[in-house]
Amino acid sequence: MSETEPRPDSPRRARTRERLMDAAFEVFAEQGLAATSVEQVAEHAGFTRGAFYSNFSTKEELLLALMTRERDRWVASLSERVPAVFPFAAGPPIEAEIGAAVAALLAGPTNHRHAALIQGEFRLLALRDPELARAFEVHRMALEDSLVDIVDDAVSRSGRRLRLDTRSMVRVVVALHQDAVERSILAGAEGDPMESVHLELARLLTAITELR
Amino acid sequence: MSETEPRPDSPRRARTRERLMDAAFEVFAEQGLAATSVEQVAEHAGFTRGAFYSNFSTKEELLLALMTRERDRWVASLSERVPAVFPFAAGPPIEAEIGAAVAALLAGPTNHRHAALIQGEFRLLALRDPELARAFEVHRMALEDSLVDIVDDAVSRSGRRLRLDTRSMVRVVVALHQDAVERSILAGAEGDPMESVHLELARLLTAITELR
DNA sequence: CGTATCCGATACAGGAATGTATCCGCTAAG
DNA sequence: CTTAGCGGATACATTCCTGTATCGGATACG
Repeated sequence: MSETEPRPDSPRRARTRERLMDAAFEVFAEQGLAATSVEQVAEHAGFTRGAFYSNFSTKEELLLALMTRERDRWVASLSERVPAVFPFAAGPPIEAEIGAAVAALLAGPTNHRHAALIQGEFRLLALRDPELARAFEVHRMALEDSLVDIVDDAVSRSGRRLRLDTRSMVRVVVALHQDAVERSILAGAEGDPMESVHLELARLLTAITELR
Repeated sequence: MSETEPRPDSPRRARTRERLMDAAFEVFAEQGLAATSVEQVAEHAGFTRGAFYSNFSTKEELLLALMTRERDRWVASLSERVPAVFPFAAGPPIEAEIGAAVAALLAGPTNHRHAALIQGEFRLLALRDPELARAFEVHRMALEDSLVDIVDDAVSRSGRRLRLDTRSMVRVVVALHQDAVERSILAGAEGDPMESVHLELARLLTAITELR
């Protein structure tokens, strides 16, 4: 019964952690994890380093908390939007429909640029640290499972079949989506960069996914 | 006619640069660019910081030189191996053949883990710095163009057609390959991790690429 | 073999980030 | 309203890294 850290979870504490995560989301995305000092995060949140060290022990711990929060929001958002995005009945099949729908789902509510950068940061860290690799897998799996359910549901409602098992399908879509987003950032897209991304992605998916 | 840096390219100098790049390849891959000090790179190469500052002005400059070198080796290796990897005549089509061949080409001669990590490091940097973004694009394009030529050649020899334009096809393959390699690293694969990667990739490609 | 030159080693100063220890003021509970 | 204690600010010592300036020795060439 030896609790290592019996820190009470006061409402004040929760608010501070929240603000620190908000700050980390921005600063980590803009400068990168390693290039960001603890002080910069705290300052951006309107605190000093004292607040940080009172709530987290390392930058990585903060990043992990942040990723968990984002994932939960993300999956929740997905679950909500599913019905609206898959309106097609069991009627006639339009190949692009599923492509566009999945792309719309993946688009999500968050800042794409920041999300992509932080995701990349997290992945790179996980590729080196087995500890974080496990956390990253949990993260990825939670998303993947949700998507598999969604796609399975939509496909079965359409009364047709994918040419690939659903999980592989989802992995392909996620990988291509990620690549497309990064490509658009690298191209220095202004305005709403996601528009062209989704056009391109839908085109690829139409060719690739073709229902049977 | 004002040369900014008329540094003579002595043989000794070239050797030192080479050793520094070798060291950077390892240390950057293991610790990440930002987490690595100039001293660590120099030391790992058997030098002190003096040698580094005599040859490069920033870590980024070293990384860029490194990536250029790796790309050149990479493309050269590809060009050499093409004939051996595409032995199939205009005869009967085996769908998996092109998938396995492309996978073998992408595998290349280098350390996969390190290559993937450094590539990720470079990409992440490019996503933030427009300067590096351009360099990254050059890098990516050089590889992509080579692959397009290779695939075009192989497909035309087979007397069939891809269900996707070649460039999109290549992008899909590269993106999926990258994803597969990262996935295998994250899974903590021991031994030869590329074996399972290529099996999985070939399976996906078989389903996706199907010649017409 | 001798030598001028180039290149990497060494020394130094400055700056910045980290983690801890301590303190005070705010907050939430009664 | 009062108070106990939590949470964030402040101060400090330490460590590490950077960039430059200078020097001595190896190297390539005649």
